[in-house]
Parts: sequence; structure tokens; C-alpha cells
Amino acid sequence: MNTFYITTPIFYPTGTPHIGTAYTVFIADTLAKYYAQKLGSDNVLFLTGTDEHGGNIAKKASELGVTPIEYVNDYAERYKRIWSGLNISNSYFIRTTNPEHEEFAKELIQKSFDNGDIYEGTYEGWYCESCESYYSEEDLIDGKCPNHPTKLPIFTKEKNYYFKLSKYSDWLLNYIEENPEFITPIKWREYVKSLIRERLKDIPVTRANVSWGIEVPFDKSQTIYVWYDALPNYLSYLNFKDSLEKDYYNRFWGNSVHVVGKDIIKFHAILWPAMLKSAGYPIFKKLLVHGFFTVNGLKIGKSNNNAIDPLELGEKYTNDAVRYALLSEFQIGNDGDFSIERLESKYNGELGNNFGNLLNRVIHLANLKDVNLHEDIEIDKDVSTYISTIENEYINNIESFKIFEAIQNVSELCSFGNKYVNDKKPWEITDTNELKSVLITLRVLLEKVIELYSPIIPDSSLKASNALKNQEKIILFPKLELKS
RNA sequence: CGCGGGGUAGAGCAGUGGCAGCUCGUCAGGCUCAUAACCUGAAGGUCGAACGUUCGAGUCGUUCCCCCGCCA
Repeated sequence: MNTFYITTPIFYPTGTPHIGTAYTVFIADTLAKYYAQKLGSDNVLFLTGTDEHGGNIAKKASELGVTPIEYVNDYAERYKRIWSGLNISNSYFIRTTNPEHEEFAKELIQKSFDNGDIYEGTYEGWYCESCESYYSEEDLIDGKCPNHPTKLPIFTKEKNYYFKLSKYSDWLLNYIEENPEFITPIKWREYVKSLIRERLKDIPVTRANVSWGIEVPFDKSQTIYVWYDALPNYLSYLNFKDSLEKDYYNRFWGNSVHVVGKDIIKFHAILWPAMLKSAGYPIFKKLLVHGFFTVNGLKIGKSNNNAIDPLELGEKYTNDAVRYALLSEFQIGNDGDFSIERLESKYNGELGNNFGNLLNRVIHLANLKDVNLHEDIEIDKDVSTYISTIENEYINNIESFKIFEAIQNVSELCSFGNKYVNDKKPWEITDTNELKSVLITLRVLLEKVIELYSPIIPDSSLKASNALKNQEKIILFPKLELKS
């Protein structure tokens, strides 16, 4: 693999991004930074953006007395500002109102139509305006939307076009069996398989009464419903005029990874591959599914007043500490919990004491003993063996998207360094060569720690790297006073 | 039976059949180069409950109890 392409879902701009949104983006950003380091940044693409069509957007806009495009322009800027404030390294920010995207979405649905996979039908059933989703009678709970128990769905009868999703069941099941790496972690692959075995139904992919959307090319009275509008963003960007000039489609599509939350796994693991197959495209390479976390044991939301603004949190604790706290707390794919207490504990302990303090111990000792850390000498063999072992584990982990485990590897390396200092007692060593060997061994270890940490805590790693280079002390994570 | 996740040391989490682990906290030592940091040792678990499969179960099966999430 000589390129890497990673995407986040495109966000629906009806709410402000919160710590949960940021989590998805942190995962993608960490992997993007890792591969940029490994393959060179020219060989990595990282895409995020906003999903800007649909009835809810039009409704929100009209409530605010603005046009839909004004509304989404404002939101797109808001998202961009937040990601840039968090130093997210996305190569491009895609918006579904981009004319090149709209053109691509039309071509895609037209291809499926031409292949006979899209047929005209009449939809009769329940529609929840809040979800912008259709429900069958048995989906409803006491006649109410399963996601919005206070809302009454509307009985709808309208002409729609359907996609023959059912046709792709066997093919998809086979594909998943034959490509065990396609959906990860494993438990989500098993979940998807069970969904497919339960039976796939054809689904409506156009709407008759939503004007804020992309026109259906083969029936101008309809607009494209979310699936054929939002999902193609991952591919449309590679086919923009600028992208084609850079050969992006050929270089990147074969190495594409979609990061998604567990709530939208069906659309990414089932519908999107079927859409691609139908339109004659090869399907994306991997789907990385992450779980959800609660904040202080409560789900994120306005009702719990815990929809934390990641930027504010970053200003207080540093961006690095925020992403570190999330990525090191639970494995990708699992659910977890996030709290300020845990963030502070990790900040002081794992980042400050274990990593930051080790950096300072070494630099300070070298300065005290007047040792040049950058002299090129042979280092302690046992240590260099240990470093390679850890590095290999780290690479295995991060390339299987196990960021949680990879962080533990680096943490172990720091602990090893601290123990090494204690064992060797460099402050007592009088022999110059021995002293040099110990301290320079530690410098090499620290360089590796910094390298391995840099996708995870990029700002601190850069500072650490400069401090080590200049052999000047730096307090990376000033101690937080904790209320007991 | 709506769908799904989970119940492992005081707290937070690993551990998909083979001697129960990690981080934090607690207690006791050591060190004194460092952000009162670091190192060592100890205490602390009948792995939610019961039954079953197995030479062997935290791990597989069945039943039950309890938490939690469901527009990232």
C-alpha cells in the first residue's frame, strides 16, 4: 500500500459539533497523520465535510428567515473553523451543495437506473419528519416514530423510485466472507452479516416533495433522497476536475477507509457497497466502525447539558489532551465514557508524569552533566531491541486501526525509559563514556516515543521534538491542580 | 421479549478455552536527576447469578437479574 485515503461521515448541519463529533474526526485524523508520516503527505487524502440537502435544512433555514444556501454556508464555515482550531489535517472539506458533487451524484444514480436497478414505485407508509426516514407499520411503537416517541409520523403516499438492494444480498454476504478485513472491528462484521441474513428490502431513493435537493436526472419532478446524495461524497471528490488532474481516483480509491459511528453502519456496510456495485465501481476498501461514549455516564445531548464544545475543552486542556483522553480511554468499536476527571487524570499521569517528565529528566541530566545528546554513538543493545519490539507492536496495532492498543505501546516505552533512568542512576555515573551511553540511549528512546506519539498528540510531539533537538527543558503538560 | 452495548480489584478499562491483567487510587519501602515527578513491593476479584458443554470456562450454550445507549 503506497497511498491512504480516509474519510469521516459528512455531518448534517442541524446541530453544533460536539465532543462526540470530534471523536470521529480524531480517529480519522490520527490515522491520516500516521500514514502521512509513513508514506508522505502527498500520498494521503483525508476527507470530511457537510451533508447539506434535505427537508430539515430547508425548514431550519426558513425558521431563521434565511435561504437554505445561506444557512448551510454559515454552518459549513462553522465546521471548518472548529476542525481547523483542533488542527485537523483534512485535505479537503466537501459539501454536497458543491456543483461538481451534485453532478457526480446524478451520474451515479443514472448509472444504476440504466442498469435496471432503480424502478418506479409507490410509497405508502409512515414518514417521520424529524428523522427524514420512512417506517413500516411494524417499525412504529404505539404509532409513534421509534426515534422520536413524541412525534406522530405522517401517513404518506407518493411516487418514488426504489433501489433494488435485495438483489445484492448474496453478493454482499460473499464479499464480506471473502474479505474479512472489510468491516472492522470483528463484532461489527458479524452484526452486518446478521442484518443481511435477516433479508434486505428495496429502499426508496428519491422524494417527491422535497425541493432542497439534487434533481433526479431521469425524472425532474423528484429529488435525490439522502443516500444517493450523501454517500457518493466519498467518491465524488476523487472525480472533481482538480482531482482527476492529479489522478486521485486511480491512486486513492483502492485504499479507501471510511470511519463511521455504529449508528450509520447499515448504510455504509450494506447500501453503499451495493450502490457502487450497481453503478459499476469497485467498492471501498475498509469500513472502520466506532462506538459511542457517554459523558459522565449520560448520553451526549442538550437535555443532559453535556454537549461539550471540543474547542473550548481544547483551549483549557490543550487539543492533544482532549484527543488523547478520548483515544486512550476505550477501544475503537466499543462504547465508553468520558469525563473531565479522567481527562485530568490522564493529563497529569500518562502525559505529564510518564512522558513529559521523562523528557525533562533526560534533557536536564544531559545539561547538568554537560553531555551532548546528539553525538552519534552506539546505544545500549538491550534498549534498542526493546524499542524495535515495541515499535513493531505499535505498527501492527495502528495499521489494524487499534489506536487504543497503540497508545499503550508508547506508554510502555516511556515507562521503560523511566525505569532505565532509575536503574542506571546517571546522576551518580562518573565515567564519561558510560554516562554518554546512558543518556544518548535515552535520547534515542525518546525520539522513538515522540515519533510514535506524533499522530496521537501532534502538537506536544512537535514541541517535544524541538526541545530534544535544542536540548532545552520544556514543560509540555503543566501540572493541573486537582480538586480531591 | 423494539434494536443494540455492557456487568472483571475502590474507580476506569484490557483479556473470544489453558497459572486473572493494565492505568489511577490506597498502604509500605527506595531514589533524590526530574513537572512533590520516578522505581520497587503489598493489600484488594467466589470475573452479575444459576445450570450446562469441556480434561480445563471471565472466555462457549441455556435461563435469569441489573445498568446503559438508540438522530457523533
